[in-house]
Amino acid sequence: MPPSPRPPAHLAGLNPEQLAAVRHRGGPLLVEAGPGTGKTRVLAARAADLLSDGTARAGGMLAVTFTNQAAAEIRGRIAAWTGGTEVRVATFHGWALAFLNEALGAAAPAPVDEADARELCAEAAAEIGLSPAEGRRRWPEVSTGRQHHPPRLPDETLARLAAAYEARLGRDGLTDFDGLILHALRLLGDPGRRAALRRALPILLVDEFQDVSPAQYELVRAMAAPGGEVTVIGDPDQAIYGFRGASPAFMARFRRDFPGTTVVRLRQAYRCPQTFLDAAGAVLGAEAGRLRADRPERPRLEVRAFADPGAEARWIARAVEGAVGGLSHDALDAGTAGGDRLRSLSDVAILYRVNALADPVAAALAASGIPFQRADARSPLDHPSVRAVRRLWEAACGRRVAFHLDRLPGGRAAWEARLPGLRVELHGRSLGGALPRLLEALDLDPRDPALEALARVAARIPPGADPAPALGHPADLVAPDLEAVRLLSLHAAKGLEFPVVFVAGCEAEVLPWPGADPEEEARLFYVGLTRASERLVLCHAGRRRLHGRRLPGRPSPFLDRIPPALREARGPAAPAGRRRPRQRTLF
DNA sequence: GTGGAGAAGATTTTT
DNA sequence: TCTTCTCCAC
Repeated sequence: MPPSPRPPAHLAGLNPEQLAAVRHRGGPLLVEAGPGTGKTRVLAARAADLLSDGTARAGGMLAVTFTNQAAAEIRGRIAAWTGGTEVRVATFHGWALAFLNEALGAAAPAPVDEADARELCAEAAAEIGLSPAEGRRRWPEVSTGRQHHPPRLPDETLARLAAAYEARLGRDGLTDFDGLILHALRLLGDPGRRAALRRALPILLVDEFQDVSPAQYELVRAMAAPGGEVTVIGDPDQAIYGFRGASPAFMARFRRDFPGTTVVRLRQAYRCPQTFLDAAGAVLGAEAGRLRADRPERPRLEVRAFADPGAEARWIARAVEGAVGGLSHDALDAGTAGGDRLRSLSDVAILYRVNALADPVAAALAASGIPFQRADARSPLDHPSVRAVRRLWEAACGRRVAFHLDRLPGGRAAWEARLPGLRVELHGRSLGGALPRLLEALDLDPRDPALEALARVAARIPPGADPAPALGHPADLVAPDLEAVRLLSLHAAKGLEFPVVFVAGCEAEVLPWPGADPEEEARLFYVGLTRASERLVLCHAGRRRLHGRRLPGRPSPFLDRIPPALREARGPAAPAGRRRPRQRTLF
């Protein structure tokens, strides 16, 4: 047999479905990619492939993701496959901001963060005779309305507030995150501009397409010609952001709006065992075997009942200890240590529907001396002292000067005279380099933990770079190699994968959440079940109280949808033994 | 600007 | 039930 030529690195190891998605040419492509089917791999490989045969120029292609982290990952993969080619990979918001800057230059609106946006909404409320408190309280509704294009503002007061808010932003040349998308759409309403953009960026790839908001969907439509080279990848079964306007229906609508769309479905799943896939599918009412597991093991899901949330939390803590090879008698009692291979703490995730459910779990982990990291921990970057430093820094860089001056401690009067001197002094410095001087000017104590966190983040930002994106990442505040169990909401777990997953609080009136769309709740549970690659434990407890209200304490109706053959119901866990608190502090 | 009393509001979240 | 916000007196 003649030696077959080795495939290029970006094609190596792809299955036929993945290969079809990567190699497709000519017209719109929709890739339906279930959990663990190699979605990110395919997106990056397709970008590399389009470059490798000259279909795309690096500058004529854009890949859009939802988070900066995902963008960085995809950028890195493409660069690795293409000998360092720099491809534009951006979030919708990041791209929109760059587009506005390019199109409007100095007239482009400057983005403010959520806290400032809320304050401006309070000011806008006051201008139309509402209380500032009402403006602040209703800002989330305004923001939700602005996920639509044109904004959808169901009541008259809200419409007035939104109009005043937009005017307030516009007066200072500002915009909020939602406004970035809306401004870009407004510009692209001009046919000449739209055509020019389509010429400049003939190739568009969109990740996590099931999560696009209505306005973002319109943006995709404006950016891509109907028969153009547009690729969207997503999983309608994992659409869990309905509360901000996303809907699995956009995947179906894409096929109508982009006639001639080729559809590729990735069915080979590399993360989960077949049992987990089938159980998760059953929750959605899908037939078994819809996704094919690559791995041979067929572990059953464990379903465990507890008397109360405290017992649930303590058992989880001991089970975690067991999974990572804790040798306490209690861990052995819980029947979790034997036979399991030892794992690292970061292989374990504990998931739940609402953050409040994490409290007993966090307490139990702390009592056992098990390090953990909570995704909902408040970012130190929201601290008033950090905000003041960032304001002064922005003003010293000449960004949004008037806006920040009014909001610095002491107000405009205290800073107007000092600012020119600071600007000269700090010119050309990075935030890290400028930090000591900023703290001095603001008379802040550098030993403040929030400011120490800022210093750590700032040290990683190169001079001249806009610090905003890096500062927005609470993940940056934690030591990256932190060896800790992850505590995550089901939403926050999307896109992640762990060998061992516990889902706490699988109970009625938690899952599904009352008043929420039950189908979306089922998809949320589906997301949770498909995070696990080796062991999956579903816990429920009686006597749960939430916001002082008693919940029924029954298991979630979703558990009934899982075929008994796939699950291993264990009654109340082994009697709680003596706990042995060890002193080992976390942060 | 601080602190205490009382009210309100308490899913999910990225940019 | 508990935390956070708001308002007003100091």
